[in-house]
Amino acid sequence: MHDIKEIRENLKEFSNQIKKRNVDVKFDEILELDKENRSLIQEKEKLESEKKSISKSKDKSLFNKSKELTDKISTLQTKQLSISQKLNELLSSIPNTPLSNVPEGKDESSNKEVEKKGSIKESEFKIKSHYEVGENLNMLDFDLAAKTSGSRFVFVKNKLAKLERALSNFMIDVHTKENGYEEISPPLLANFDTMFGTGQLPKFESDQFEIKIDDNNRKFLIPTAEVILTNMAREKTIDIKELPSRYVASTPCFRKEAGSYGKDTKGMIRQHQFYKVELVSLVEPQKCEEELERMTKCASGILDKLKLPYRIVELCTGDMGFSAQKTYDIEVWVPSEKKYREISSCSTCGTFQARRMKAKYKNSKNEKNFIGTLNGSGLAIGRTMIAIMENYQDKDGSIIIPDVLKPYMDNIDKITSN
RNA sequence: GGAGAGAUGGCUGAGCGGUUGAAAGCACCGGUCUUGAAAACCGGCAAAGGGGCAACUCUUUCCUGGGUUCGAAUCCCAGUCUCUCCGCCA
Repeated sequence: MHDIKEIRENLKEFSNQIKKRNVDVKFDEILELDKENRSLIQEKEKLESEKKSISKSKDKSLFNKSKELTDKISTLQTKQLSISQKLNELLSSIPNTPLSNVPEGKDESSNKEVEKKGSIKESEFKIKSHYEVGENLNMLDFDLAAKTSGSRFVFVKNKLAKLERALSNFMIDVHTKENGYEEISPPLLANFDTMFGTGQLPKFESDQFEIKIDDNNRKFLIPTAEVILTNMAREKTIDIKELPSRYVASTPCFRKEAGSYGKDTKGMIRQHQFYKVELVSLVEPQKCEEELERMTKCASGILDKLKLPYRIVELCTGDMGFSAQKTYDIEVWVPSEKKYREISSCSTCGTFQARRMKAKYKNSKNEKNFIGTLNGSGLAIGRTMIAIMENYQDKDGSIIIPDVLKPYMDNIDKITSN
């Protein structure tokens, strides 16, 4: 959420920044509504002030006048409210402005690779896709999931199910013990305000699964733990001593994936439900970029430990998510596709989400300011499984267990079909 | 599911129709004292929005939404959430 004052005062600069994001914003309409809104407020306040003084005077002869004022005020109020609502709708659909050092571009073709790590091994046999391997092992069952639930779901069975759990535990252990994150087991349903706070609503409602409790009680399945973890700070003033706050949670995530029909239909890449370990940091706003570097390291560190080849990509202005100011994607090597696929996305949102959530902190001078919020996957479990099933694939179709996971897998070396 | 109690500033907590934007305490900030710190003492300290170059000023806000009244934190109605007791239950 942006400050209307800033837009009003620095329109040119602001609209230039927004333009970089490849979106069209009706600034004329916004300014017009803002003007109208303010003039209605002035009119209303004048009458309110008059009414107040009558009531203070306790002069009975003026009481009738005061009644009339009440009516006039309520008419003005209704009008003003509807205008400010419209204004807010427009404002809340404007994405965050990119930081000045973010590469400009329309789409992913302008993203910038900033780091490449791990070696891609030439295999002496043909690497099978993760779903072939999984189905051959009888440990991934897409058909069964289609029957019980529909498309884009999967049954993970046996040792692969254990691997999924192992990954979750391994990642949480690293983030809590080595990276200073606090483990949280959060609710998986979020209300409207919470979804608004991180920017999923109102603009991206069609991506969300909604649980209808009754007509005025809407809940949503979280699309990522970012939503619920970041909102821990909602409508709060945090003591500066508590910053930075760093949280990690491993949760299922639910996404409709509307608009991605025909994309990644095969396998586990794009599911309606998947596990993800999520990192969230709450920091002083000026420390956002520093924290983003740190967070990206924490996330990519997992891939280092798993010895999986990856690269880090800095997203360009046109490819970033709605709330982000700057984003690094971490992409893991997927041998069967012979390309890198996103396994983590780390973003700083600056004060954009904090404004929507009214999340503040008090600095050492006793001034209240909006906090900075960051989120990143550390990592997506399903996609990490894919990476392991392919990069650690043996020629007989078994899967070698990465060393760091062995303690979490009863010290077995391999997942085989028997 | 049944019966009660409650929701007030960063926190605790008073107020229960008319300078109450709200006592008090804690926290926090500034100062005095001190070699430094602590303690003590003095002072400051809600938010959002509008107008003004500014000093400043106006409006709104005591969970949310309605209502009563010239006037509501205070009274009435509805809702949300929290707590206690009983029942049920993973």
